[in-house]
Amino acid sequence: MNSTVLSKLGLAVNHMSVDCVVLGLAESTLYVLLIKRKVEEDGKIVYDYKLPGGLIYSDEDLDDAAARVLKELTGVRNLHMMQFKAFGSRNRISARDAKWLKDTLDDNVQALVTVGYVALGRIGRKLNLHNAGNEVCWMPVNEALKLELAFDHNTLINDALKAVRHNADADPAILYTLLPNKFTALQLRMLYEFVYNKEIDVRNFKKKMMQLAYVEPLEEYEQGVAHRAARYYRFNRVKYKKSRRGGTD
Amino acid sequence: MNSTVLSKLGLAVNHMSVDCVVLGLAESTLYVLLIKRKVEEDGKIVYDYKLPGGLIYSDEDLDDAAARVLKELTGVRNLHMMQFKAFGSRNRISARDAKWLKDTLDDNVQALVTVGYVALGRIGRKLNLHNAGNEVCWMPVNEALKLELAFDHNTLINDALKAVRHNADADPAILYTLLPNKFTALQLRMLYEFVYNKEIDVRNFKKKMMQLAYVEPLEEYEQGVAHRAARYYRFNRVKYKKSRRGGTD
DNA sequence: ACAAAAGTGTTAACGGTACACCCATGT
DNA sequence: ACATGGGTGTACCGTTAACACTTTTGT
Repeated sequence: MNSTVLSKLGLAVNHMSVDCVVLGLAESTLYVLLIKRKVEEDGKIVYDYKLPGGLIYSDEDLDDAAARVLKELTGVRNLHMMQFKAFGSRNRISARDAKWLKDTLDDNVQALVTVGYVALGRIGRKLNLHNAGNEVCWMPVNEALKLELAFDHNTLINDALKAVRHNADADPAILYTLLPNKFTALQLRMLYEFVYNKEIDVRNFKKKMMQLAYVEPLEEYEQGVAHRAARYYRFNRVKYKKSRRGGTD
Repeated sequence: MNSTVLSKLGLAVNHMSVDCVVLGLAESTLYVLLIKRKVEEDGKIVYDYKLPGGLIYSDEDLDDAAARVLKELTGVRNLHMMQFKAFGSRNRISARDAKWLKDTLDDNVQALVTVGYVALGRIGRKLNLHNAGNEVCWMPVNEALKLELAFDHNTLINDALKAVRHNADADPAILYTLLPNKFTALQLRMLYEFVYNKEIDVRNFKKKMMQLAYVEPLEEYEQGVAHRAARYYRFNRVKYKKSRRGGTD
C-alpha cells in the first residue's frame, strides 16, 4: 500500500503540519498562545516553547486541520483562522527538534513542511491548560520573540504579525475579534496603534471611528473607575458586512 | 526506514507539491503559462490543461522547489516567484486527476497538498515548448478560467490574481517584471488599470509616474507608428530599492 | 486633410494631520 | 482640591479626481 508510494517517490515524501499563531490582547499587551515542551538533552531535562501544531490528515482540508489541531492541543474552538504562509523544511529542524520529533513520533523526521495559520482571539477564553500532558500558556509576544522557540516558530510569529498588519486594512473586521464584545474607544485605539505600529491622535481617531456605522455606541459606561467613565461600543457584524457590499456608508 | 513512519502515522502522510501560476502581459492581455495534459478516459484520449507543478523534495526549501519545477517543466528561469497560498487535498482531485496521477506516479495518490506560487514574466521568453513530452503554452487568463483545468487550478489562478493585486501596492516593483525593458506610458498605465481593475486618468497617471524616480524616461521613441511616437521609459531597480529604504524620494 | 494616439496644467473636493482645553469621577 | 483619564472642534496641507485642447506622424 503506501510503502509502494514511498519506494517510488523516495525523497518526495514529507510530513506536513499546520502551526497556529493565536494572538490575544490584554491590557494593551499582545499575547501569543504557546505550549511548553519538555526535551531531554545531555541527560538533563529542559523546557522550551512551541506553537500549537500538528500533522495534517490526508482526508481533511488545511483549514479543518488547523482548527482540529488547535482544539486538540488547547481546547480553543471557533476561532477564525487565517492561513498566512507555508514554510519549507530546510533549516527548520534543530538537533533538539529532531530529538523531540523522534520521541513524539517515534521515528526520524527529515522534512517537515508546515502551513502557518494565525488567529486573533480573546484572552479570557478558558484553556485546557494541561491538555495531553502539555502546558498551554499565554505569553507576551515581545517576550516570546526573545526566546528561542522550537523549530522556526520565531519566524512564524513574526510572519503572522506581518500578515495581520497586512490584512487589517483589507478587512478590519478581524481586529474586532481581539476585543471583548463591549470595548472602549481607548481599547480600539490601542489595537489600531499596535497594528499600525504608531501613535494615533485621539481626536482624529474618534472622528474616523464615529464614521464607521458598524461601531455602535452603547448606553453603557465603565463603572468604578477613578476618573470619568468611558463609554462602551460594540462591533455590529451585520452592518459591517453591509458596508462591505457597496453600501453608501 | 520510512515505512515505519507510515505505519505509525497512517493517514498523516501526504504528497506535497508546488504549482506555479506564471503570468505574462502582451498587447494588454494577460496570459498564463499552461501545460497540455494527455489523459485516457473511457478508452479515448482527451487533452486538458494544468499549471506547471511538481512534488517537493525533502531536502529543498519551498522557494527552491518552485524554481526547480518551473525550470524543469518549461525551461523558464530566474523569475521572482512569490508564494501566495497553500491548498489542501479535499475536493482537489477528480477521477480524471487520480487517473493521471496514477499514470504519472504509478500509484494511487489520495492526498496532495500544494503550495501555490505566482510569478510575473515577459511573454517573449523562449519556452521549451515540448519539454518532457509536455506542450507548454501561453493562454489568455480569461480563456483559461473558462476551461475546466486540472485539479483546482482554476482556483489557484484566481487566488494568484488576487495575491498580485493585493501585493502590488506594497511592492510595485513586481509589476515591472511584466513589462519589457523599454515600455511606453500607455503600457504602464494599462498594467495599473488591470491590477486595480479600473480606468485611470491619463494626465493624473503621467503626473504620478513622473514623480517616481525609478521610472526613467529614455531618449528613444516608437518607430513607424501611424501617429505621434510614444516615448520609452525603463525601470531602474537600483533607484527603486533606494526609494524603499527611506530615501526622500 | 484627416485619422489616431501622444502629450500636457489647473482647479476643486476630500481626507489626513496637527493641535489644547474642559469634563466627570474617585481619593 | 487634586489627580486621572474621557471627551470634544478647527484650521492647514497634501493627495486625488475631474476635465479639453494641441502636437506629431502616417496614410
